[in-house]
Amino acid sequence: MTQDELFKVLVAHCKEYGFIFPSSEIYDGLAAVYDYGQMGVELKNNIKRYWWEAMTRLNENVVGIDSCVFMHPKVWVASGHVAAFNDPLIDNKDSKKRYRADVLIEDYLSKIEEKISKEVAKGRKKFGDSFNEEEYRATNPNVLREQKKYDEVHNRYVAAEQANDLNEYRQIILDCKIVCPISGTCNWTDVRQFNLMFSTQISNTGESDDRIYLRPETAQGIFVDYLNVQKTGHMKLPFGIAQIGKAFRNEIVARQFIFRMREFEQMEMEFFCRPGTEMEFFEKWKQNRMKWHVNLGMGAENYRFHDHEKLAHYANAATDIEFNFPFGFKELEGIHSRTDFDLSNHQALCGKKIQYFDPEMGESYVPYCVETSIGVDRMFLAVLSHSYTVEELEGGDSRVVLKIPAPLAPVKVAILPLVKKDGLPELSQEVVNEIKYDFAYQYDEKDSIGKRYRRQDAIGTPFCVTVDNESLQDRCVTVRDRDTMEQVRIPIAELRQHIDEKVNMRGLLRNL
RNA sequence: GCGGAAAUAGCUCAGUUGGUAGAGCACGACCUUGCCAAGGUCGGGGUCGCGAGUUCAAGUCUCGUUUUCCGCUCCA
Repeated sequence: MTQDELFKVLVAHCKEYGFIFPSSEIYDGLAAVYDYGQMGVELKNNIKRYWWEAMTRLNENVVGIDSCVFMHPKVWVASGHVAAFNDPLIDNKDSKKRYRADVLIEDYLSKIEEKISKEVAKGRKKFGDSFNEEEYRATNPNVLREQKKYDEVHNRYVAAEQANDLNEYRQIILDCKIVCPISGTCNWTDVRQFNLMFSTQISNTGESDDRIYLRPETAQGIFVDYLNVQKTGHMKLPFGIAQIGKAFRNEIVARQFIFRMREFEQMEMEFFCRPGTEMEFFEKWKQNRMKWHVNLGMGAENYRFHDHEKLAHYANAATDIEFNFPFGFKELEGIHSRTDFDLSNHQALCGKKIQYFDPEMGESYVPYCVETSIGVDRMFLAVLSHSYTVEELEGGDSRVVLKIPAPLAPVKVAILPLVKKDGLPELSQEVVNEIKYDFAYQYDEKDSIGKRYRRQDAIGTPFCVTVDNESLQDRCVTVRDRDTMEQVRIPIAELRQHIDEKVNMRGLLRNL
């Protein structure tokens, strides 16, 4: 099976076994929106729990919050999202290539600048020491002509940018005969604006613009609550604030199943520290986060760091943890050193002092910040795509088994009476009562035992417990292991402990 | 958003030059078997993605539209 086929089969498997459904499927679905089904929600919750407990319980100085999707509109001005999440885009109809209209014009302008510099360089060569650049620029006809052209376009461009006039962008491109570098033609579509933030409005505010955004990241909720947490929690630097929550981005193209969705869930932690110490913590969290991943046992070779060379405007260091998805190594988690960009901007815009008094330094400052940010849905996809296994069995048979790390498995144990009579269902019910307060379980008495094993394999249940006629006498049951298919006979009284050893999250956390 | 391909039962798919819709698996009931998906009998389920058009007649031809997949593009 190729990786591409594997991906398709995985998507089908997700739907068939209740992990993930297309949203609103009875109405033909909604692009790039998916729902988690009865199995999916369990797996997803377990992933979130593993992260939450690793963050907030294993790190004394990390606490959690849960902030709202709705936030004051100024939050997104301070964060830079209002300015940076608006790209005017234009397509060339011949090459089918898409460009940012503003970048096309800017490239054009810098080409003119280049021409002018070349002319000036010519003059410098010609006149040597007696060269007066200012005078040359003011008199040379070639320079004057180019400069005039530059000024005209530049003025129009700036005006269009300020007025947010998309038609004017296009007109500039047409007037300047800016062509597509691929097709070489000037056959452009209209300029369209894609705001990556969704917006809605809050009624009855009395404001003329009552528009508010759905958050495109959860991090800002942490920054705006920083002061409250620091003060009420008596937090001393360095410390971190963790949060799990939904975020929304109106992606131009949202594809690859749940890898890029319009509504998605993030697990973010912002770690605040003294300026100058951020690289130390950046390194620390890089290692910490990688350990969290590898600890799941899905193979260290399937993860790698990808350091950013080109940094976002707020960062002074950034790396991704990439996972080997069926469609290649792709970003799973980002670790960014965000400096004091966010807190400083909020401080400037809200007018309140967001600072920390450092008793050792004897001064106040805006803390620096290291962020770890992982997509829950991507993590889900990583676990699922790695777990999906097709095994050849003796006799030419095969089975599909999800080898999900046991503590994350949606169902921990299945209780299966060998036959649906002779009091076995009744005894099975006793077994259910024995374990149901500790583990997610399924009871199944339909079809042959082999079929039921396969069904449990397909959803990744680590243990199947069968109750047979002997059980009525010796009060023992057979426990079958998902991965090895081996069976052991144990007393019902010891069942809970036997299962617990392998499936509890405690063990996973203890290894960190 | 552009280009290409696809859409028929819960799933995988047949369906001829246009002539009233099929299989396997799955599902429900009963019987049978009982440790790795395969027994028997009976049964339920589809306005063929949606909307127009051509035609005596459209799953099939034409146009539009929605969704999905692939490529481009974008990705804080």
